[in-house]
Amino acid sequence: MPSTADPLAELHAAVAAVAADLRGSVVELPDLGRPPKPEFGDYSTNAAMLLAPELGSPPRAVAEQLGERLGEVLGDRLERIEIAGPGFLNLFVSDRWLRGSLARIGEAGDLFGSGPAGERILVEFVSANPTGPITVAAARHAAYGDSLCRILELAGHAVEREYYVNDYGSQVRRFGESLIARARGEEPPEDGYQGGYVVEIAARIEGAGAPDADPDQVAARGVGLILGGVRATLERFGVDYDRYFSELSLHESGAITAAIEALNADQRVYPHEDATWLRTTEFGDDKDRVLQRGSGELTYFAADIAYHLDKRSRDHERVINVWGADHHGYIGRMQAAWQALGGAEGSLEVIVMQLVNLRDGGAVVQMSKRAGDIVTLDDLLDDIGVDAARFFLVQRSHDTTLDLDLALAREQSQDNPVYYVQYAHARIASILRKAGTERVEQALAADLAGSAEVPHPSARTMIMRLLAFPGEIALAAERRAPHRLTTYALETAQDFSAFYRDCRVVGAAEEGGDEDLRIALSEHSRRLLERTLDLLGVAAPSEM
RNA sequence: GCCCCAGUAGCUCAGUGGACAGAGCGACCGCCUCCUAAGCGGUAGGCCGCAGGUUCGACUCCUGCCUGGGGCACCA
Repeated sequence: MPSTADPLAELHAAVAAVAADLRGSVVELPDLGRPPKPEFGDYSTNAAMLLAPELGSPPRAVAEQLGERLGEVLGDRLERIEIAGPGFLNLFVSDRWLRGSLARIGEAGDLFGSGPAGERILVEFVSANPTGPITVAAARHAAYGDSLCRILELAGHAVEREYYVNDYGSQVRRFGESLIARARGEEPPEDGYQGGYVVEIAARIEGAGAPDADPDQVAARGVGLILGGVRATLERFGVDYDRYFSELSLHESGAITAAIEALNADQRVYPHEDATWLRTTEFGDDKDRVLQRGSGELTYFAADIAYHLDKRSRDHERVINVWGADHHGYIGRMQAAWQALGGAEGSLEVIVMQLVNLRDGGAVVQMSKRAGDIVTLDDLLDDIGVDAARFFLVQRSHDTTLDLDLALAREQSQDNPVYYVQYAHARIASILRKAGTERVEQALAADLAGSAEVPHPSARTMIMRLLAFPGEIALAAERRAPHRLTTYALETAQDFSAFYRDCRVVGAAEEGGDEDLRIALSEHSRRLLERTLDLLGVAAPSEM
């Protein structure tokens, strides 16, 4: 149950209660949604069709009974109820209910859409290697992860954002060697880092080219410089972390060997051919995995286990890892390790992000690792700006490959969905400016439910769009699907455009309308659009 | 060979059991004495990859197949 005012949820609950009452027991929650056509009413429910098999009566007969009861329960909240098609109940809500609901959106303020107290959740995302700048692929993770966190917070969860820094291991060593080579004016090793940024970083490290340069020290300095850049870029992108967690620190503190010993004490570990193995097959993995190599070196997996043991120790009810598609093969062993560490099955969620293709007009921009071919997040932001980048990168479901058309994103005009939404916000702001602050305050305090306005169909649609906000937040949070909100923002902008076309706001009285109601509707539309955009990390300008 | 993701309008994609499948871009036609035309209205364009199955009802769930992408380390 929602903890704050949510008129639509109350309507939904009433339908569910009447259905359960008729059945005599709890039933599958019936749907209550917007029907495909206006003739089918404002809201429609499949409750009768769900109940029909249970009651052994034809759906339309059940609908008859349900409709009658619903009419009694909802009283003047409904204009009328119709039975249609295979047994849908189509609800036509009263204007009074709509106006009253609009007033309640105002009363709820920023609590409108917020959920009841939920879980304590740790979300780890991006965690790109600190051996190069943030790429466009990682930028998708950043946009997704950060929006997801914002949505989860609004939905009622307590969220912490974390970035795991892989500042240890062979890649860091190769990075150090590449830095030294560049500092000496040489080409990096065959398996080293070729990017031009390596030259710049090398130049900033004192003594990197000296004959006695220590690769580890140079690498550490390099990682530090890269990480500084990464943090600056993410900040520019609007993404803030609660914590950057160092892999190196796990090695230095002995946390990894401690984790292995703990697993060993639980009989999860065994030696084989000089190496130390974790029995991950016990928890559904395809094969057992190495923790410590024959050479004595600890594997990346071992460090990750220590990291997740640390996560477990921090009192979260749920841990979410956002990983790239190329790590999918790693999920089985991590889930197994999680359970070996005592984590409840299902309390670790791994979300796999698919890849990003860049396109410029028609051609796909190739992104190889060769120098200059990498498109960094900074390049992208220089090109299309933060708002377009965040909107486009989060617009598609995380499990589908994303094509980002730079030509479209760059277009600061009519064809660009980001600007379409921002324009709608600016337009509303302009109307409200025209009304004046005092007038807006007055309108917000007016008795909207008692207003005599018969809302235009466009205004009704707009109010119902706003009423859908809490449900959209709950769904986006539940399904870990921030992209749903880009659609919601577009629909809200579209609906407002229709209202704007059909109804004069300032000076509504001239056409027999209620200016208070229309100003209140405009302000609440603007506010929810602003809040939706904020969840996406996109600015809501007052003028364009 | 095995595992994951996808296949919906010319293009990019929404739509995780309900009514005649939607949006943006692209194409075509129209609309500024009026709170922002960065806007609005309309037209054209679909064997929802294929074949079975479950269901009162399937783009949606199940099975098989086809196509594209990603992955199957004592790398990280």
